[in-house]
Amino acid sequence: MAKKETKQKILDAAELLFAEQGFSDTSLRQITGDAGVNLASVNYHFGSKKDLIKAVMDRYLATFMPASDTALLHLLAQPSVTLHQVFNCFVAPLMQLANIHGQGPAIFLQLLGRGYIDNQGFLRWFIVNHYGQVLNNFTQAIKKAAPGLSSSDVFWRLHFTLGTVVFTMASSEALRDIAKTDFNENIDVEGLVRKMIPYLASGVGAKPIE
Amino acid sequence: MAKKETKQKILDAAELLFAEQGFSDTSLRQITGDAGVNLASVNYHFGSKKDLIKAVMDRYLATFMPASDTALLHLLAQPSVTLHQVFNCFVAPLMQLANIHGQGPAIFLQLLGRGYIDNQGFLRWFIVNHYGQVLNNFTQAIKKAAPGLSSSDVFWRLHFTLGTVVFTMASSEALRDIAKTDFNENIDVEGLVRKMIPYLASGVGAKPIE
DNA sequence: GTCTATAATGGGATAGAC
DNA sequence: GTCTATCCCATTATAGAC
Repeated sequence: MAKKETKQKILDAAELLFAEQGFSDTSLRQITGDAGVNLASVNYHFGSKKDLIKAVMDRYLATFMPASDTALLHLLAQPSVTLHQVFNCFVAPLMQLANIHGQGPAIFLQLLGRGYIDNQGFLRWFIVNHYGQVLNNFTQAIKKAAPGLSSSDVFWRLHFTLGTVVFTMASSEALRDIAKTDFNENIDVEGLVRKMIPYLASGVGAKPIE
Repeated sequence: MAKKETKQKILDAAELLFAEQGFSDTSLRQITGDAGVNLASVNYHFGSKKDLIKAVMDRYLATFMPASDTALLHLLAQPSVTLHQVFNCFVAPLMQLANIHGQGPAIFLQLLGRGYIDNQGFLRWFIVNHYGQVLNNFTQAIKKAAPGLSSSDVFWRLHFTLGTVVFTMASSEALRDIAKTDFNENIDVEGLVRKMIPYLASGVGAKPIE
């Protein structure tokens, strides 16, 4: 029982620090210090720092990916589809991550961005190998909503979209602070995600260069 | 004379490693090893690792920013403006960075993304304080091209755009490899930038949620 | 300006008592 | 399962001979 508690405390502290500072800039001493547990417990429970990173990521991926996949499959069964509907498939699964942690949605997207950029792409490998089918369904849905796009266009625009989302979320705290100061605008993560959707849908649906 | 050579060799080696691996994951030993110079020379010439990072960034910013500003000011003097024109202001200044290094355009954007995400925002501070006027003119141009957008919308969409660009460039090598394998598509950095512009222009110009 | 050698620090991981 | 103590390694930075 104390075992489970310690594991949870480590995961909770680690995800916050990883999201804020990145993986390399976060030490096990910081994590265990914040979590109030012993330094050696990370290696006891997770084996290594790298395995801890994977565990932190998978806690989110394991709930986010299946939920998104269900929504995408449901949408693909419809006779016609819009890009807004495609992107909306991810909103509820994302918001549902608040059950894992109050700031779960923001943390997850930050971690996703870190993992994609930081390391030698080991996270990209992990996602493609474990959740590749979700990406396929996402691509299918985009093609159905925007039949004029070539496969190559869809590929590129998916990555443009990923960039928009993860980069914005990685700096979301600072950006929301600025928005509050400069525009007197209080916006939460869900509001920010909804603000992105028209941008993403319009970008993905743009007429490509010939 | 040997002084200048060493400084250059360090900068050339450092920017490649920083762009590929990030700042924290690149050691001075790697840099001096690749550059073929002595370990201690970094501190002699630059003072510290942090100052080296700033020097690497500023070599690019010092040519990119004024050139972009000139193009933006020229555009702002026109009677009417489109979003495509606004984004095109950055293409020539970006491509011109090939004079600094063959892969200069890609390296610069990768560094920009790293600096924006990696550290405690010191790069954001640096850019805003040294090149804030360019950002202002960029904002002005967007507002002129898309008068329906509120200041807040412009603010957010600028950051969405920045995210798209730097994230794509940070993973551009891997993505271009995939495009070659899966779609038999040979694309260089300039081609990729031009592929992004319709996406960005359409995203920025999208009708915002009310 | 350049080099060797080394200081000073902080990192991940582990052995072994409890 | 947990803790202390420690090992071993890599890092940045610097002192001092050349």
